[in-house]
Amino acid sequence: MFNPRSSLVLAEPGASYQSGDQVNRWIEVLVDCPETQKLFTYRLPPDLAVEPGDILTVPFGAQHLGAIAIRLLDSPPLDLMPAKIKEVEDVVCTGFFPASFWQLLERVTHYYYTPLMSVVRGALPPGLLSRSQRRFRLNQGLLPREADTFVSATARQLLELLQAQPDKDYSFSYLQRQVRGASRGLRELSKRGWVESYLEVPKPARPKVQKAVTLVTDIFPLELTPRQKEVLEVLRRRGGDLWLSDLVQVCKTSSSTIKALEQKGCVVIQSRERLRNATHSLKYGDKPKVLTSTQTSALQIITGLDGYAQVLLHGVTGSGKTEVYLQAIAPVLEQGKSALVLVPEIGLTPQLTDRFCARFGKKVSVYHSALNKGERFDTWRQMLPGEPQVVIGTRSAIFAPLPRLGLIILDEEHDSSFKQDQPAPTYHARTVAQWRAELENCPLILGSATPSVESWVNIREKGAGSREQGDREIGRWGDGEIEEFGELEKLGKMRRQGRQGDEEETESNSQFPIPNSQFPIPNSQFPNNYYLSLPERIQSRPMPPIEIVDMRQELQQGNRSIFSRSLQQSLRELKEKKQQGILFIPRRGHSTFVSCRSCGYVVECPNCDVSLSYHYTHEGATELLRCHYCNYAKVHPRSCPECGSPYLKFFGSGTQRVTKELAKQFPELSVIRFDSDTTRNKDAHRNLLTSFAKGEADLLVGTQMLTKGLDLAQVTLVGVVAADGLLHLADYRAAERAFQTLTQVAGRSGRGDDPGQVIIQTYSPQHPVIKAVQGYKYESFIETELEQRAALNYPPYGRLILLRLSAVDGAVVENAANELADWLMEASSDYEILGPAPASIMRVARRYRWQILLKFPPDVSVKLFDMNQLRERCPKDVSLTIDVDPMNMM
DNA sequence: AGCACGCCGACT
DNA sequence: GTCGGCGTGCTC
Repeated sequence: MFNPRSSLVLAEPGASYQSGDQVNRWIEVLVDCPETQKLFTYRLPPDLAVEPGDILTVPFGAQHLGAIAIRLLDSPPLDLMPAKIKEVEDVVCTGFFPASFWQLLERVTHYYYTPLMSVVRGALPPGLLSRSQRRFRLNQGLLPREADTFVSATARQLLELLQAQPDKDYSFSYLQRQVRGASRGLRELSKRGWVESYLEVPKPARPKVQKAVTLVTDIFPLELTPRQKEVLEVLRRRGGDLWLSDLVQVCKTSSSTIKALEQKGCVVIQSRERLRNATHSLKYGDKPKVLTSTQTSALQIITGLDGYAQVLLHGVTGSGKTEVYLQAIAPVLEQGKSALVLVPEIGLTPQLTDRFCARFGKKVSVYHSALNKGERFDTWRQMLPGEPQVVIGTRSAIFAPLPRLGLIILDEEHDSSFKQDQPAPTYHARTVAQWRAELENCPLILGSATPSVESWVNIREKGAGSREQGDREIGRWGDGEIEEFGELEKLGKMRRQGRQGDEEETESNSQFPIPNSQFPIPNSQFPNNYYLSLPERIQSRPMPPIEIVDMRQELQQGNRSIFSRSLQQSLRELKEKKQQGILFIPRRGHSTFVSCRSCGYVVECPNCDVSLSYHYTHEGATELLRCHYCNYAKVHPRSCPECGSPYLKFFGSGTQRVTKELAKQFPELSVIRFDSDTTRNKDAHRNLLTSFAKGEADLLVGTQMLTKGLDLAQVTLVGVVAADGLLHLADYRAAERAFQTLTQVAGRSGRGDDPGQVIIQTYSPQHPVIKAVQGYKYESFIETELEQRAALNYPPYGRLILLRLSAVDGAVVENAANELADWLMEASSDYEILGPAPASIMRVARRYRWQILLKFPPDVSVKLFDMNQLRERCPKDVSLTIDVDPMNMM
């Protein structure tokens, strides 16, 4: 939809600036350049209006980069040669974030030890911060016949690559990745004049503008040709307003026909923005459902909230959390505010988005990384003007620029994909959501059937005992324990002190918005926390009974199949009963623990309460088991220390093996494989699920992805092939995660009218997680788990920071890790240092990886170490990432 | 990320 | 003696 206000939001290039005075004609900016946190001063061209907080493009060295305007100046800095100051090139985006938003970004910067620019980069749609790029193109005119016979092998390779490309043009970085020694070959070719290099100026993402045709009259003039009448008729039937390209396509005509109609005054053709966010609202008009009494009371509390509050909505699988979300959002929209819904992985939950679209129609937009650049840009941009809407997205959507936010919902709150661990900042969307809700003064709903220990403690133990601090950053933030000035303000100060005597000249109009907090930060130590529970499924459907099968006994009794007799029986019955089943295979990959097939014994670290990892180095090497927390190591025992059995092996059971086995034993069952191999592209999940829902297969076989929010009524059987893959991950969170995953998968069963059934196969039937899952004993499980966490100061009773180091040379990383650990040891005694230890998969992508784990009490609120000092201490060929509150220890 | 500057090894 | 490798540091 065209929005007249959107032009106010996105600056027109070269927008004119009327005021003729010469104040504030310089600006300090933060440049999008890694490792440069310094501010740079630029001159403002007279016709360009710039406000602090705007996104700019500036010339930087030989290139053009994205930058953020920080502070206006009315005189150039004295310590800078005036001739060196360049001009701001353009404004990409202006006035889009309120003060609270910058506060949010700054908080992320502090907490996650990340340069502000990285946080900004992560919060903006890709392509908005543009940068120029070195490219090479073929000079075809100068290229002689059989040019490749004259040049080196490298150059020949490059020529071939370039010639194969339609535009005969590639970026330098691409060529460098494709061809070894590319720079050398390119120089050779440039000398001969066969290729030329150029710097591509960044083209910031732009709205897509297309011509639209609007019908302007009901009375058709008589002198129309039959073709023209036909076109008008089509246009009228389709609502009198269509995109020119669509109309041309539908009528199989050309644009000249339509131009003729414009001449005759029947239609108007105008250019209009065409949003690229294709939200498929298939069937709009879904009405609110009747709620159960527990749903009703939960909803009442939520809708009665005024301002910041945290709600833990703990509802068993199938209890109708989504309906509560939908009905909680409706009044928010009515108040003219927007709602933000975060889900673990959007591709995996087409059902949820469909339901939102069916309820709220085109007020819903979807924002996630599977969208292409243009779609992301448009979706992002249409949020800016503040139209009330619902945005559903994955973790990065927590930065969605919705100006009037009335509600934030995190569905499947416990899911680890809310944590980013790849590029900095390594934020957890739940943590950021807490800050954002607080800054925007709106409620936050955390929904789950299996809440994370963090949320449980945070909500349930509010101020009750000595461990109440949990991960509650809230009370701390506003009360001055963090430096008085924000990062940006400090930068500004440092800069100002470089000049003399004129500290006071900058007035509020040129200040960056961060320090002026207009948003209430609760002073209370214990904000409004609510625990709401939906303990029953809708329509009083029972939870499916869970049967635990001891695979050791199966082996003893002569069943060597990967399916127990019980599971075989149920699989056989599927076809007869015309029901469907799900087979869940805990994902392989990280299954590096060693266990005994006879008695289930698992080799564990004596220091760290995690299982030891099996490290394969090379043929013939001593087989070692290692703890990648503390680096404790021991030789792989040949037989089980408990029972003496020789079947002590590392554990793994793959999807392929299971499907093969199924085909052999149950050829009559049709199977859909649902894992990352079969579901690469955007709509693959939806398509597979639709075909399964239509009954085109009897069995859905897959990994982790099956656990997330599938609501398939015909599924009555859920089988877990080997739960052990989950139980013994070398991670202190293994138990929590195993409980969550198994409970979630079990919850896929019996959601329709037919009662469900769950079969879990394991070699450790006595494992407390298995016992808890079987009895649906969330609360007692979490209490035991919390006791163990407390005993070893693991989260939520202690906090962790993981330093990951990697380099091509193994010895170099090891050295660097040791030196950093020594430095950290001396720098502070606020934390305990575990390691350095090699990562469990030590070598990934030709790089050796080591890690250092810092463990510290939750009440350490001062800065633990100086990020910059730490980085300085790390050699340049070793990459260092700081993972705060790590979820993934691999 | 790019690019210039500058210091060491293989050639005219 | 010069060309050219890539290590180091700067970009308003």
